Amino acid sequence: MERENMVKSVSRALDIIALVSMKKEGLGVTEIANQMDINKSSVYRILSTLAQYGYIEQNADSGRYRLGYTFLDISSKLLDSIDIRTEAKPYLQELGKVTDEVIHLVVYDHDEVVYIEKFEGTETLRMHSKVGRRAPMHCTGVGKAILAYLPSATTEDIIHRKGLPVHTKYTITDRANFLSELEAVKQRGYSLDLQENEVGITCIAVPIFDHAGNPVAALSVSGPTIRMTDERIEELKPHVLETGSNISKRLGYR
Amino acid sequence: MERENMVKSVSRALDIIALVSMKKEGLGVTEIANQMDINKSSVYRILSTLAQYGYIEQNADSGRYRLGYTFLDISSKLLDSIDIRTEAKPYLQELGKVTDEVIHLVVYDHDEVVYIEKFEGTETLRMHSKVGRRAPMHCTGVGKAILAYLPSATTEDIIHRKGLPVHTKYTITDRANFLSELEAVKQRGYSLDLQENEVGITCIAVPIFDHAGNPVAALSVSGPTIRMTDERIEELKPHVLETGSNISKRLGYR
DNA sequence: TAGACTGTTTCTTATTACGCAACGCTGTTT
DNA sequence: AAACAGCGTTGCGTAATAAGAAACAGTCTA
Repeated sequence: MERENMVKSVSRALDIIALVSMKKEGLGVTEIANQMDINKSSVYRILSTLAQYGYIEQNADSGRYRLGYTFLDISSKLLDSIDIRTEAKPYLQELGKVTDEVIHLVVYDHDEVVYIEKFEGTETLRMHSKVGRRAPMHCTGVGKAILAYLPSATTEDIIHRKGLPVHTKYTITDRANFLSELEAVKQRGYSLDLQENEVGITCIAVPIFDHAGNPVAALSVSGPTIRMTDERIEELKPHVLETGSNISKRLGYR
Repeated sequence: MERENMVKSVSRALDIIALVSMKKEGLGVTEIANQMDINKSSVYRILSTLAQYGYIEQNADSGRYRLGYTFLDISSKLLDSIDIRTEAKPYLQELGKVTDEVIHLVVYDHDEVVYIEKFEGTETLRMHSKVGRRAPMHCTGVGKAILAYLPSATTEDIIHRKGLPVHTKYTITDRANFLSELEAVKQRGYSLDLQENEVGITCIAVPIFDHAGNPVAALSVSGPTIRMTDERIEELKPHVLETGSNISKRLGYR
């Protein structure tokens, strides 16, 4: 642990929390003091402070200290405050730098995907015309990535409501084919858009899960089909998968 | 805060966390220092310490400080350690399947109820943002179920400390009425929340007793008032009562 | 370009949290 | 029954430590 700029007693308090969090049954003052190699009374006073705020609770019978419910209070506030866009931004920037391709972030809303962020290569664009646009789910990489992980009943509903309209000659329009495509996506963990939405554009996309495990968003790397060869896709794949997984973690998905 | 066994810097750190948790967008060092009426550098060092442990994160762009994800880590450990939760889980899942309504599990803590589990219909939700929320006891089904079985002196104390604040026009705010309501709950063995906490939501709830016979927790089935007719409640009642009784047995209550 | 903001760092002072030791208390051992 | 050993808790003097004032290094604004 870095020793710079730290407040010792706060640091100790956080170490105590970490220690207490590891023992379900709780720990005693002396036990903690021994393990941390500091004085009993110091531990006692820190525990008292934490207890006053509900971060730690003392069992009335055993006298042992365990985690308190204030952690749940704070966590629920934290979960409420998470904004996908701001959380994803740095990861997308990094992915844009590494791949030097166009990166999109979309959220799932009313049977469609909505573009909420775009990065191009190394530079962060201030205004992107595509942000805010809606696109169908069945013919986009991001849409398929989300559909593959939605409850199958929901997916069926969406297909029923929206159909599988043709966008290019590569669009999958057969229901059975489309469902098995989604199965394949789920197995691989990522989806491909092989000119299904726009001729000449190929994408690789992954879903993003929120704290409750719902596929609420997706991101994609897209480029001209000529450049997006099988080798190039194989090369991009791990970066895309990792970025998606990192963002999901930031959203509280465990 | 009253007791003087407290470590000042730890206390300050916890105050800062509380402050930060209230602003989704985060707060700056100076902002916090002004609100707490202490020096900037003190705030800065405490924030640095909290940040090293991941309890607070600094936004790279704005420099503002927000809650960090360590709270989620600790909370998930806390939830694992609550044995009522693990014991109750299968029963709640079953009840969710049978009723196809939202099931909540709460524990009694510091004059309030804390939500520690939520099931929706057939599917088990991961950590939902409602988990960790606190609610008053007097206007919730789960709260009334617990209050009805606490020693009357304790119940009186809680009413005295917390009062009977209005939440909706259906909230019981008269002390005498409320006490006779609790008597009725105890006679029936279950409580009802008839839009007393939130308009449009009706609940049926039962207490859960630990090995010593204390009402340490409660569970509820809740749904939209339109759907929760008298007949529906009569239909749900036996399932809810049985689930509560089964969980109490698992906790050693005889 | 000057100014008003940030967050960060430095340094000095006395505040403050630390460690020591003793206190009740409980349960066990002799 | 009595002595002991363990616990969490408390009081106290001292020295380490965290707090504060002020300067620093950035960024954005006008």
